[in-house]
Amino acid sequence: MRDVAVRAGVSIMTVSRALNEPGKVSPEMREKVLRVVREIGYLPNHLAGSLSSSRSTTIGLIVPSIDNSIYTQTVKGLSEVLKRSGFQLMIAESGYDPNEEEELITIFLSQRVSGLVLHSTEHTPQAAEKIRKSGIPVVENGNIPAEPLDMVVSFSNHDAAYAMTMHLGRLGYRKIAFASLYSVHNDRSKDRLDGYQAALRQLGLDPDPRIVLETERGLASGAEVMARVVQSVPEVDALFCAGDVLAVGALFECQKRGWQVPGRIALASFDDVDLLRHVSPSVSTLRLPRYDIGERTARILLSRIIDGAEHLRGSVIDLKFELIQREST
Amino acid sequence: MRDVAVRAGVSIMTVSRALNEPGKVSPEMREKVLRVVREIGYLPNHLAGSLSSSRSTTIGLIVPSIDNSIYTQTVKGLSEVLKRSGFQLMIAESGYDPNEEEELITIFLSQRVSGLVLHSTEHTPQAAEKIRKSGIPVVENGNIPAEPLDMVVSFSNHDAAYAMTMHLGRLGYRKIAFASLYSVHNDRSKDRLDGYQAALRQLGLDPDPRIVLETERGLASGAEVMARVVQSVPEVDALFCAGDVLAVGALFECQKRGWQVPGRIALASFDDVDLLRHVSPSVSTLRLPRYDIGERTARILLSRIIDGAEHLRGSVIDLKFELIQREST
DNA sequence: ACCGTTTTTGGTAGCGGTAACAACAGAATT
DNA sequence: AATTCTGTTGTTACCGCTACCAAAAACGGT
Repeated sequence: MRDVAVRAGVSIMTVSRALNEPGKVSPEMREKVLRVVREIGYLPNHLAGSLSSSRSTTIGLIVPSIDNSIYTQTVKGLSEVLKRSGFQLMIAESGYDPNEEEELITIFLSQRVSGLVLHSTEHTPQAAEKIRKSGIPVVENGNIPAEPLDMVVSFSNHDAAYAMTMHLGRLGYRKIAFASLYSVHNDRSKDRLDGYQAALRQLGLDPDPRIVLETERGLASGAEVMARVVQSVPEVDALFCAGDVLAVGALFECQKRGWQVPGRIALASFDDVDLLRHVSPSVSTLRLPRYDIGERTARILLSRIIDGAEHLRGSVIDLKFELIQREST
Repeated sequence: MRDVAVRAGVSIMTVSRALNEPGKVSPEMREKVLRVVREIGYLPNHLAGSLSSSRSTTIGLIVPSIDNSIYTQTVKGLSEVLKRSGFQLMIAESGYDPNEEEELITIFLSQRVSGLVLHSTEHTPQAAEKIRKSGIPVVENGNIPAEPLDMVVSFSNHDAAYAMTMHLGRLGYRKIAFASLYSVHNDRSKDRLDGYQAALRQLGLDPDPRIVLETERGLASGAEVMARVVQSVPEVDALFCAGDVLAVGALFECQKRGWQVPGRIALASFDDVDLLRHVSPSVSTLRLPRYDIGERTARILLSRIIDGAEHLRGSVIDLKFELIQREST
């Protein structure tokens, strides 16, 4: 930048202003500076700028696992909005481990991110304390927690699972099995289970621990769950797969075994993967606002950072989900 | 940091060293400093550190589109290796547009990333020039380009498409259709097409433009391509879907129409999505080393950055792919 | 005890920008 | 014509850390 200043015969401040506050510099000066900038291919050092102004244009995002299709839409929404305002996204994965998450938060704070997005809503007390102390805005967006750190943009896992279970109940299914991902350190799974159980109570159905299962992600798990539940508890008439691609695996298993869906057993899923619409029978599911969550998260974060909209502190935005009834139920 | 120094009764340099080069400080001093650090919850300012040392721990990654399942494995590989060395990942998407990519490169260089990973291998001349000038190591990893910018870690799209087409030919298929994603600004698609055509020549089969199609991503596109090609050119006996999830859509279409696979038409895919193994019939495909690409990319980048391994400049690492024969061919 | 060597600690000058204020025009006001 | 105002440019002091070199302390051998 000094080079530019010298070659343009102006002060360093004028260069800085020509680049960052063009309005505060006369058109001739601006032109002169910008010409030199292009000539020597000068690239501003954003690090120095951030240090000096104590403002950064980096947002930190922590997801449990990057290779999970459900996050990609959210990341896309985030990324697109942030890019428009010149913000960058730093992404890290916590592996569903709050201690790992805390460490990543520490690193991000060290990098002086100007905002933080956390998918998980389970944090160590130290993590919460560090964030509070740093004063930067945070959005949690995997669930709606009882005690948010700051802002929340999400749908309610509890309500969604409740809605789908009620739907199955109303359709006349009486022995509704439930499969989710492991709920250790995964409050989304916990809330889905709670929602399912609340709906059973509402429907006057007896809970049966034999048909409530936890498993890992993947098609194979879904297949395995379906086989297990039908064989161990033959009177089961519906399976609600509240987890990543489990439903597709479960459906394949039925096709393989020749179990009619929904004749022998109904099948419902949690996330609206494109696939569920195209398989046969098409699978009833919940359309969750994954992209919108990213978009709204970015917007509210930017309001706080750029406009200093302090009144948004603690906002909880509950985005709607949609129940999609298809052939499988 | 000054606060820490004062409260510990040592110089600022000692604090800096206790934190970053613990070996160069006596155990007592180190302990004293670290205690104060914990007491007041001091968080080093990584920005200032990077500026001062002109070393950063940030790697920039540019992918065409974040919401594409094929990248997630690569990102995971990258992320896991980088994390172990304390490096952060900044991710941005170019939307398959080289100009957009150039802009992102500029931003990343401004942020003083210490390395760059580009999925695309098509760049504007200005982008190439900026990268060259910056002197930072770069890895391209979506394809093996004729003229790499610097290092390459990838498989060869050409060779993979060639291998699969040859495989179909050897199995006796004679009218092999080919579907890929649009090849404008997508050299991966172009190379796949080239590989397909090279194989046809090798097999002594006549190319037929009516059965070479380009489409967009998605199940629906795959279904549409399958329907179109079978109806317009009934003598077609195989379809090679060299693009994201097209094959699954194509298979569903066959199931819906009652076309036997591979009886009526054989089906081959390009990427080993988990799904392809579980559908019926299971689909032949190419297993591409997506995760390994990320891992190797990170490793080679770190060698350059940390160890200054200049002899690696320009390395081209061609990772193997694997052809998986299943029921559909 | 002495001197050269090694280890540990401290002082200072940046890294490349921005904030805050000072200085100086020319325009507007009285 | 003197005064105030407004808009543009320049000066200086940091932002929080590390590199580099100097100083002090500890060590080892004679």
